[in-house]
Parts: sequence; C-alpha cells; structure tokens
Amino acid sequence: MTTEFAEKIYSQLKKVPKGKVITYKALAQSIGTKAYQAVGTVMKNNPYAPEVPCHRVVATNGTIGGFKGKKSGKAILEKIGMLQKEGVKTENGKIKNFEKVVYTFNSTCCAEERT
DNA sequence: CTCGTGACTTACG
DNA sequence: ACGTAAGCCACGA
Repeated sequence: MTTEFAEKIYSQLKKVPKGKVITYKALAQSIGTKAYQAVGTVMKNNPYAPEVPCHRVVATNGTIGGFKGKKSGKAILEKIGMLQKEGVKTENGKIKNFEKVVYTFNSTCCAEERT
C-alpha cells in the first residue's frame, strides 16, 4: 500500500523517458508540493522499483544527490550504473550534459523518444 | 498525537 | 566554494 502523496510522485516519475532525469524540485512542484525532502522520503519506499526509476531522479543542481557512495545503500550505486547505461552519463557523481538530459513536465515531452 | 529523521532546497556567513 | 541555519512535507517509532 502506498500513500496518495507517493503515488503522485511515482506517477510523474514514471512519465520520465529513458535516458533522461528529473530533479526533486521539478518533481515536487509537478505534484503540487514544496516538500522536496518528502519526495526523497517516499522514493525510499519505491514499491514500484522498475516502474519508478528513483535513480533517474537527481538533485536540482544536477548532482546525483544522496545516491552517491555516502551511506544510503550501495544498491543505489547500481542504479547509477544502469542510469549511465541508459544514456545519462555522470561525472564524479554529477550528471553530464545535465541540461540535455533533464526532463520537465512542462517542457517538450519525449523529444528524443519520438523519431 | 508528539518527536526524530531524511535520497532536498534556499539563504546567509 | 564550503559550512551552517531555517523551511518544507512525509514517514517511522
């Protein structure tokens, strides 16, 4: 079971196409909340693991955020690896071409996904 | 219900 | 640029 709040996040996050990322800020705002931190909190639950690629979510400044080898869990590190596989390259725990891979619900949708 | 923590962000020093 | 402080909301005990 999940909370409505979480479901909103998951719903939006699932909209993010492959090879792209989204910031907690944009994600939080998209669901109509200012609790950026709460976003990350529900991410931990992530009951929709493959459907909700939490690793695809990054900090507002383009950094990976807490995914790094801090203490959150090495499992997250694995996600980062696969994130790069999808096309989102990273450098020193930060997104490369962040502006190119960043995704927003207000901008063009799946620009690269559509042929 | 109250307290504590958090995968966050913004601002000030 | 880095560190500390305050604000925000949700979840766990």
